[in-house]
Amino acid sequence: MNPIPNRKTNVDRVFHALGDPTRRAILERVSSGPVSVSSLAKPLRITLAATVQHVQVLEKSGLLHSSKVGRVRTCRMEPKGLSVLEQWISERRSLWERRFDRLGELLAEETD
Amino acid sequence: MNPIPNRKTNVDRVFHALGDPTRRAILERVSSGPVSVSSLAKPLRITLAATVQHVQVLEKSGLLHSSKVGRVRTCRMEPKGLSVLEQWISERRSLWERRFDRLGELLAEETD
DNA sequence: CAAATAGTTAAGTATGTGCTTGACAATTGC
DNA sequence: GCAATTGTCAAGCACATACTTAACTATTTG
Repeated sequence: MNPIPNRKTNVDRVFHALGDPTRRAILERVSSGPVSVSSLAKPLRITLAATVQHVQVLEKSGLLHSSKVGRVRTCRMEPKGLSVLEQWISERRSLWERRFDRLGELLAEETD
Repeated sequence: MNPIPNRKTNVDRVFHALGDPTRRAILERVSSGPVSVSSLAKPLRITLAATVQHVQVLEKSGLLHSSKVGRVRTCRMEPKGLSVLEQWISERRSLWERRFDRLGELLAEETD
């Protein structure tokens, strides 16, 4: 009874990245313009090293892009990751809504 | 330099729940009709106990609802969790799209 | 050049996650 | 009643995650 082997998909990475409130805070910052890593770190109550780690997670998920000029790494939004998310939802929404509409009906069927 | 205290929000729970492929598979199953826990467990290569744990995570996130009749626990979709997700996205999409549209422009500004 | 700034890397720690096993409880079918 | 089915609960294990500190490498700036 071993689990399915755990090769991570884009969807996994995006959901995981967004599951952390600190990373969502970073995205909020980045969404209103390019920011350096140390500038990101300041309002968060964590070290620069920890901030770098969050940036790496966001970058691997495709939600953020960064590039280094001189000693400064500048982070920008990368909407590719968000579109992965939106696609995942849109692929399911119609089906889910249909079930939702029929939910009362189904409950009635099941509970007799 | 301590992190922000980790009281979990609904958004945290929803993203975390969806970050696991097994749980997404469970949701797919449930989205096409009510299913018992043991019936959910069968195609997944994990024990019944592990399946129960995933169901609990999904339930706490608001993505799934379950109720027990006799010895059988039946799981149904609960669109509340998905709406949390859609709301989170819609609150950000317009801003993010605006930034995306201006991205080329911004890059030009920043790199001179 | 020296000192401050910005980031990187590695190692270590505490806690969380995903899973298992095994013992148990409740329901249903023969 | 007895056995099979369905689920629950509590430990425990391996590994992942979110941090820290400390040592190090650029790069600016005075």
